[in-house]
Amino acid sequence: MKKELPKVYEPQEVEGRIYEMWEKNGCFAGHRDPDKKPFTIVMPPPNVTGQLHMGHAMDCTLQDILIRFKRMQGYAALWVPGTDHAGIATQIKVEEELRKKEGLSRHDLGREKFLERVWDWKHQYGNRIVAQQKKMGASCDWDRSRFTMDEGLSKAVRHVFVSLYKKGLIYKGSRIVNWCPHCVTALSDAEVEYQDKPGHLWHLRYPIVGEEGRYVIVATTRPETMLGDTGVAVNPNDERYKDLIGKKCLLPLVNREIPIVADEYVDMEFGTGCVKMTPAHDPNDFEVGLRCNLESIRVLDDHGVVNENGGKYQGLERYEARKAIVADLDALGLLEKIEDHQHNVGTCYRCGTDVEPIISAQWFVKMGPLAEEALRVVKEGETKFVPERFTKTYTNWMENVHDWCISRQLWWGHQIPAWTCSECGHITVSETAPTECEHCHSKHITQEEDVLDTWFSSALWPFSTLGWPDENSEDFKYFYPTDVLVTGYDIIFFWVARMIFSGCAHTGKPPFHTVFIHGLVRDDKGRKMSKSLGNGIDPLEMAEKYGADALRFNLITGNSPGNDMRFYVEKCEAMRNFANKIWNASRFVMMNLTITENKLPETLEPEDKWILCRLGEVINEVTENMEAYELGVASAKVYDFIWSDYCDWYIELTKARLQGENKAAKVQAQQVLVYVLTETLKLLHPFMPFITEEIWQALPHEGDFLMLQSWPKADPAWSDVEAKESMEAVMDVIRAIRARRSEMNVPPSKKAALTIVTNQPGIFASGEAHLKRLAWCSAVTVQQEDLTDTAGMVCDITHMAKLYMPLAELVDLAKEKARLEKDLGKKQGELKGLEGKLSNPGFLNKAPEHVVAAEKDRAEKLKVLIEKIQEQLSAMQ
RNA sequence: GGGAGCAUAGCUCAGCUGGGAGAGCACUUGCCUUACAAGCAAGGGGUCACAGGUUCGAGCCCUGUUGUUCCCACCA
Repeated sequence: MKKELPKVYEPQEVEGRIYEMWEKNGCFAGHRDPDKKPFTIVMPPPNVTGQLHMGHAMDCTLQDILIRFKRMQGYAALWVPGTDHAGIATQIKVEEELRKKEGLSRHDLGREKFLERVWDWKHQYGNRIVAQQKKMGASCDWDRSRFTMDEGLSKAVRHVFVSLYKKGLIYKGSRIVNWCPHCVTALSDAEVEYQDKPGHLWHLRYPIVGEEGRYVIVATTRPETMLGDTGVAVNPNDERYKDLIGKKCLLPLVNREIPIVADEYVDMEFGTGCVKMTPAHDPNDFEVGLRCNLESIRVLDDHGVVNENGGKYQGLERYEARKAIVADLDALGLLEKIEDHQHNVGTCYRCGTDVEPIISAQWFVKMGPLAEEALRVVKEGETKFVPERFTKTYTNWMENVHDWCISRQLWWGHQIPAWTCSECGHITVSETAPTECEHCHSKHITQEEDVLDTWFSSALWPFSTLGWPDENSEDFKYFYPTDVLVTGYDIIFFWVARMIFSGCAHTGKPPFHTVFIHGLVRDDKGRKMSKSLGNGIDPLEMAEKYGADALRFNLITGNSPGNDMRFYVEKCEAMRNFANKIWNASRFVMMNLTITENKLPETLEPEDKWILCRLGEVINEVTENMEAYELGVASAKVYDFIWSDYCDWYIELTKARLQGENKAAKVQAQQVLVYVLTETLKLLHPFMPFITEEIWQALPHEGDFLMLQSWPKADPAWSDVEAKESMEAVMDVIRAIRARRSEMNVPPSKKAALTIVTNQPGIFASGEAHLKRLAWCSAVTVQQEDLTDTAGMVCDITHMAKLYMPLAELVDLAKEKARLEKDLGKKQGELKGLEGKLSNPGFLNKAPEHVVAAEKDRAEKLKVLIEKIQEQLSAMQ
């Protein structure tokens, strides 16, 4: 295959084949190995309804990088994939399809038949996203893939429900809940999205009973709820209304007499200081109602339509009712005024419908005791957030958390394992279906119709996927607690927080030690990618066009944890170019490959020492960055090393040997080339798994797969700072000559003899071949300090040497002189600043020694340089 | 009302524990130098939002200001 490698890298041809090879050979499997430490990641389960979007692609890539890195580091790495049944989202989708295709509602089918349809749907489309994750290169253990409604996971759900119920941490109660009239179900607080919307504040007059012509004026943003008013509240300290407390007013349109009560809740400053109380449709009013013994009258049904308590308005949709009521009040002269009012409207996170607070009997998780431990583990650092600032987001939420409404009026999900006795009313809660009421032993028991919040089962994901609640599950014992959880900041409340308290409560341990938070992928204008905007970019399309490696690299490089990023197609192109660069570098290495063993030679040339020194540095830095979750920095460093150090310099520096006559030197160069390339491929592998594996397979190697190789370690012997610096001096000379020639437009065909005058001739002794090749020198002479005949010879200066080349006939001397003068001025200014610093006793006394030494060294070099430039200038006179 | 992030080259963004301002794209110039024109070489371009402070030294730490984005919160 060596010589037939195409000039351009074709990811389309490579990626599928490589993935198949890994999968067939069981490379992804997480094995329990008593000799290894486990490293576990559970994947945030995407919705079964889902298609892979850019956010998933990034999430998936981050996890894959971590797991591949840890696998190479020798951990027993396990990445558990799976999907979430996504209660509301999936049910809505299937219902829509049913309506479109067959004109039926779920009620037409009935619960059982409908659920069959959802399962059909799941079987048909549920694995779509898995194929897409594979395309991205995800190295999950697919055999352990789980679904939140698998039997094992459902068992965990029932187990947890029963356990919490028995501890008194789950209860059923009539509370104000967030109700979505479109989805026709209760929602948890987290499932409500607040939007600032322009609205109105309607000021209504409620006549006082028995005091002709006297009114209280109440202000409301939702006038239709007045049908359910059962009181008016004022602040007990409000002098304006003290005399009204205890009196009654007449609720207009309904003609109900309602009490005027006092409650601290009322803000005297806002509106009129009188608040209408609708305990059945407002959480605050509900609380006041409890304190002041107000009746609750529900006036809206589950669909947001006025019910039988709404008198003549019955049957009107809530916003139609609002119009009618305002019009009628106006006609009665009871509408004081209408003000414009910006307010925060809760909307359903799934369908966007305005949420209606409604009193309803629902199941709740009592959060207080659970939150306590969940706060402790984070405060004491047992679980850490990366970046750290999300700790605050988490603790703020957890400290103020309300009880969690977990019942949903849906069919798709885990049906609540509670049975109500129709004879004694007792509720029997059980993991397995009971045959009788545990209280009165009646057989007339019926199971709750409602299902549990989707997030109730996701909360158990880190352990339910590992065999829990079977405490003896080998996987659970070995892999739990997991290590890192990777997810976006948008689901910290939905999911992360709930996993933490669930893990603590049920397994006694926090489910992971690190939460690695990433941002959102936005479009090139910084907007969220969304279907409605039509600005989404399909990751699969990008992967197909530029390669999954390029897409992955794009999503990681130059991004920092927790921050959003904008997606640029151009950047994909750049990363594709990088892949191609590696491809071609490898092609070069393989072109004339005569060695079959991958090991370093006994002796090394200066450029070999230099590249190995750099390799060691890069290995150490990249490893550190990876361990600190600075993946974007790590990948950028690998990129730079490959492109700048390895390709632009090292490969070019080896050409002198490779194209020369000395066979031993040829082999020596090949050995270092192959060795450094191999180690670099390992560093790059977590980021670009496909291309690195493909190249590695073609290089001399031991072992079967790059992805199962050990992570590189820097050999301390490589750290040869002296060798590195002298090589860099040669490189400086090359750069300097190139710059002069380029500025003067000297074509490469015009070669010139170079004379280097230096006090360290040893450094340049070995540079001859490189200078000839890379700086177009016809001959190189190295001389000790004193050179006399320099007139008319111009080139450049580095701190270690003066360079002389007879470019006079090609170079505009006046221009060169001007350039040198400008340069001199710049360097003199720099030196002046530096000398000021070095004569500052504060700096000398307080700065660390190595810093002072470095600055002194810099000043010395500058001085030499300036001196040489001055000499140069005088030689030009 | 509370909390957080961001402000660095024309654009998009890196910059780890304070010590010589970086990358990609774009731009200018010259090169088809036998791995790569998806390339090579050279180059232009920044008062690191503003004002103070700490420090021998601040893009980085502290305070404040401005602009901007986001999250949370039961003011009808």
